[in-house]
Amino acid sequence: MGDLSAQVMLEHLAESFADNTTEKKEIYRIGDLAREFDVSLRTLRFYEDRGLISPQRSGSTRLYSNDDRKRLKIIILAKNVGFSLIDIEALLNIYDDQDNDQDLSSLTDKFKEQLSRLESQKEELQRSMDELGNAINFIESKS
Amino acid sequence: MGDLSAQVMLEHLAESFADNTTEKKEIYRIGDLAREFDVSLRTLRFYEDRGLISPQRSGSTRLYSNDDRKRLKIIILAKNVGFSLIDIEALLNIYDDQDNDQDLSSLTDKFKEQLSRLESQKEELQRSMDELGNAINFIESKS
DNA sequence: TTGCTCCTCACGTCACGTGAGGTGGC
DNA sequence: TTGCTCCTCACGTCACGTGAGGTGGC
Repeated sequence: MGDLSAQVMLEHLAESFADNTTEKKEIYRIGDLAREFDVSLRTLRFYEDRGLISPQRSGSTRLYSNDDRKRLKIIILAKNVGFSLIDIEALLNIYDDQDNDQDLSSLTDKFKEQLSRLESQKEELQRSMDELGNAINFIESKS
Repeated sequence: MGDLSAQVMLEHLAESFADNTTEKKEIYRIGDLAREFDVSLRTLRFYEDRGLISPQRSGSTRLYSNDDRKRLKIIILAKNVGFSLIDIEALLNIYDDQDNDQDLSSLTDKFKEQLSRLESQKEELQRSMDELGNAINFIESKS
């Protein structure tokens, strides 16, 4: 029907992408999220360094809210389809931007661009595989 | 017919891989080879740092022989099918090892291992592409 | 003198990995 | 006291990119 916001859209995509086996809590520690999304503690700290996510602190210990977890889900989705952290920053800016009508189309654009990058990579990979296959066949024909 | 040595084999593969449009010389400078193989000067110097190739010097200027050029051809072939520099070092050890009967089979093994690595990468890539494709379709169905 | 090609440091990039050394609550 | 989980530096990795500053022969 009507248009959805980029925010709702990204959350939906991240939700249907990640398997939701983990119990819901109000507050997560870094180890909880690292386990759920199968990344290292270092990775989560690095994303914070890069300004992608900013959990609360209790003393020095990071405390992630449910919103932080949603945000991380989007980050992980984007990472898994090959976006760079710079790209992910841009996606999160769209996510955070509440009232820009252009958001949804710029979101589709970014996804399409990424898809075409992956297509190029796949062609490159295929060329390498063909080359290797030929080499293997040649060696085996001679031995 | 009879077995070929790993050395002859690698040279043949590198030869049929690279297009041989460049005129033959006795001695090449770094810029000649960089142009021929479409890599940067830095790349060739880096390969030397890593011990993959060791051209002569005239003063400080590098002078590559025809053997150096053959060697580089093998390096570039291996690089283009995705071997790491560590792997390439191992391939060059086989290339340099004159009289080991196991060479040819260990060569095939390395090629097959690399092919299976590329196959895994391709599956990963395909999963990412599917995910992106689904996302794009979903967004477009809602807008 | 001007261009061109070559040279050697040496820091930067990308997304983290990997210790070292230490803290806090059960 | 022992474990577990958390923390902050800070250097390492991979394959080079990118200047800075300088040399050598036409």
